[in-house]
Amino acid sequence: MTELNWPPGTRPQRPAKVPLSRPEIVRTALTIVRAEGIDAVSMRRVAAEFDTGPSSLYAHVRNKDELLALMFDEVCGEVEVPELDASRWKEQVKDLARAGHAAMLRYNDLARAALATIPTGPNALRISNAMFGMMLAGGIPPRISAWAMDRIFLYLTADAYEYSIWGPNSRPQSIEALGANVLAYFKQLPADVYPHVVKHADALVGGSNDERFNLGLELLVDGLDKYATPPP
Amino acid sequence: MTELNWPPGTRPQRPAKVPLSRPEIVRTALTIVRAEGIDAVSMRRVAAEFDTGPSSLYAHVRNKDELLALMFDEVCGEVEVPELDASRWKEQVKDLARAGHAAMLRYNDLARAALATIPTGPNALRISNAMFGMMLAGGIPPRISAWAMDRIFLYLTADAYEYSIWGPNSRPQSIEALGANVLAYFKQLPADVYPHVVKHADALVGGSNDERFNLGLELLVDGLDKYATPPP
DNA sequence: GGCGAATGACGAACACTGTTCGCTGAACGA
DNA sequence: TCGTTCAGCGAACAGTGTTCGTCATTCGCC
Repeated sequence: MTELNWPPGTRPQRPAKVPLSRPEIVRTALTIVRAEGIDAVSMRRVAAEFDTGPSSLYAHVRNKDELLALMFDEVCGEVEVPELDASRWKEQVKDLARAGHAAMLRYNDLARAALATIPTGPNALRISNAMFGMMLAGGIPPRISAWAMDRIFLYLTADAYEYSIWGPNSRPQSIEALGANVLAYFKQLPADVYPHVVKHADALVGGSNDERFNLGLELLVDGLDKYATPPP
Repeated sequence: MTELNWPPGTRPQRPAKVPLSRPEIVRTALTIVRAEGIDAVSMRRVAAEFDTGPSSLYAHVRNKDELLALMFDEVCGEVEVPELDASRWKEQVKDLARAGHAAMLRYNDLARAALATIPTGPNALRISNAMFGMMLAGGIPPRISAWAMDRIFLYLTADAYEYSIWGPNSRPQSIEALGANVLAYFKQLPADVYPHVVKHADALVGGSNDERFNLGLELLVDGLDKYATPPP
């Protein structure tokens, strides 16, 4: 069904459209990354969602890097920050890290973009500030707290990225198939060259992503105890 | 000075060249990544180093991903693996991780490619097998050893990648300038919203990459103690 | 020794990418 | 009412990974 162009001569050269705006662009890009992954987020693809060309976006967004940074901070906004309970500070740090991890995973492989960004957006800062406060409340010196936080976020992002590669994008069965392939590959290796890899091949490929993530998180957080100064 | 084309009629249609080979291609790609970074490693760029077009490479390398994987494993070959000394297993694990970290950093931002790869090459396996052995010698159960190793390599690669972004590619002064910018940005934030970030801004941006890397590494490795079974 | 098959090299092309340059048309202030 | 400003946008540029078809060379075999 084509439009009538009536009355004659009044057809606007440009049909009326929802005007572009930064939040709309970010929102749209997030739906794309959720459905098709970060590689599908191109300026053309986002613009096409508004029935226009890529150059139209540059009035609202400096470049693609800025768009990715905006997307990342938007997702950070979905992470809920609890009220501080100093007696449970380690649990709170872990929970906050898990919440951030989950938020990343919710948006496919967006974590890849986060790895390249230094998180200075308002929502990211809100999370940082909260975790910082938890560690300080636990008696960890500021310097160690700052670095440990940095390490935890690096670990969190890297894990989310790695997971997204073998994650739910490929069909679940294909993950298992891939795992089975790697397992078979490990078992077939020369046992005299790689004895431990061959012997414990199943331990190497076994375990869910959550189990692995939690092990690293636990090591990173629990190890902070030794830096804690006696509570005042 | 142009060639003479003598005797007449014998000019070959294609001038004699060094024939391409997989190792040569990988070596060349590594010199490029070292000098210009991973983004400069395109099939065209590598091929140009051999005075040919990109399609010539596909006889030796399945695709770019395979090339990147080959490059990564080649770099893993530069890491020296020590003889096992069970009494120093934790130190050995840390030293091996530091050696891998250093090897990554030597090749600019190659770590980015490593993040996307599951390390199954011979040289990577050599390192994995060695670290596995160290942990087992320390009395860590196979399952925990395998996961911890995975976590350490993930951490190592992610840190090398992050460092390469702000690293020696940009001029050293510009790193400091960037740090100073971030510091100024943090200090100017509203102190009622982000109190800890503002108060300890210098702790957040302070510290060398090595100090930060070592803190994370120490937490990950030392925390394994609690899983150690009493030595036989 | 000579011939057919296999293989490496490679130019051209395809479908993409991020970004820039001007042009158009509408809205707003003087 | 006129100018100015600016978002929207088509076209183009210089890249990207990869594929196809063709060419020349070389190797194995009779």
